[in-house]
Amino acid sequence: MARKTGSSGIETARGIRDAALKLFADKGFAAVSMREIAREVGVQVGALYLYTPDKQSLLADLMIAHLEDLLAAWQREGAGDLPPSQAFDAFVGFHISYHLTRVDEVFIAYMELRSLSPENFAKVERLRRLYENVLQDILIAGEAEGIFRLKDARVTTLALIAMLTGVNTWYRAGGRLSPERIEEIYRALARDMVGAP
Amino acid sequence: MARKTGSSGIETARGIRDAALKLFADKGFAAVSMREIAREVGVQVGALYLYTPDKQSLLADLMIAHLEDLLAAWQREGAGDLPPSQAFDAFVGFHISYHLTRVDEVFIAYMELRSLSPENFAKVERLRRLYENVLQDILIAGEAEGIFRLKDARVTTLALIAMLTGVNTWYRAGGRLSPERIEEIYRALARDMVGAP
DNA sequence: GTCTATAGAGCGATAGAC
DNA sequence: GTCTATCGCTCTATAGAC
Repeated sequence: MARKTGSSGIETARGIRDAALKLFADKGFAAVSMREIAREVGVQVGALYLYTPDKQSLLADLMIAHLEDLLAAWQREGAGDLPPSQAFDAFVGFHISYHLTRVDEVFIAYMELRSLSPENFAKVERLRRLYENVLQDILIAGEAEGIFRLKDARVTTLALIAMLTGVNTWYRAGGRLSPERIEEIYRALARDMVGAP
Repeated sequence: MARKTGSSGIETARGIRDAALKLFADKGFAAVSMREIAREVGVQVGALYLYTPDKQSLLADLMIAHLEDLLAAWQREGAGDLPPSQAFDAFVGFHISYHLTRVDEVFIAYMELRSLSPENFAKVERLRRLYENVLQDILIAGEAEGIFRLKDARVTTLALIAMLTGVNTWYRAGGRLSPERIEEIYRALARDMVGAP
């Protein structure tokens, strides 16, 4: 690394994003210094401030981009208009495979909420709520059609998401179970929880 | 506060523990300074080092004490020798009510693993594994008796614990649901997941 | 048992040269 | 677009007085 003048700003911007993501996930936002991020990128610390007004915005941008990508990816899946039973299966599979391929983003989005300013916290919470409602709407539609039996739609939604996201705490590539097998097990557990036949 | 000579060391030790617990849970380990803890306790920063060799041990002691208390509380419950179906219900109720009354401890024990030294991390992981195995043994015993139908004992254990612990992220005292009602809903969800009749 | 004072280091952010 | 230099501040941990 160690570029001088003439470097591409876009490249540096991406490098900063990647370095911040990795370091924040590894050590936590408060434990990472701007100097450390700069070293990882291969620039001096002053250069970081061409790309972010401050350290906290760097974190907020990562979290907001992650949640927006998550919502956009679900839209692209195009499963929102399927019958509830199929939409439910699609959601479970989507959630697990998306989360298993974005481990650092997911980790940060759950762990660093308290490091955000109130404004950024509100933005992140709004996006998270939108995502929760994707699942909740599927559950309610399925209940209305009589194919799901729910105790409480909101609690079941949160219970499902907590269960599914929990995979990230123990999954390691090359472990006993393949991602496909894991998806299969969690899909069965999830269907049991909503009383799907 | 602001004691001088003649104070009780036991009182101060407890004050430090409580202050560290609260501040670490609120702001995260790395974001809390020893000065801040001292201020909360009502002593000068130098006094803290009479009670802990360093900041990191303060954290490790909190986490290890929490997990040891959790295991001891389950032992006191005396449900380990019940038939699997009853032991399972007892575990679910125990887990939720214990976790809902120790919000800060639980939060720290999940969030600050990366702030531990390798030795302390290993201790904490060992205790956590012991606790997971309490549930896993119940599941396996129930499957052997033919009252549970499991896809995978280990995955189901981790899925259950993630689901149950997830309550801590949304429960607020005085909310829509009482702790008793929440326990009831989660018990039903949990029984569905293991195929209990 | 607690205080004051301090060492030695690192922090976020900015100014100005190139 | 990046660098160097620096301001003003905070940090953990320790030494020595009381």
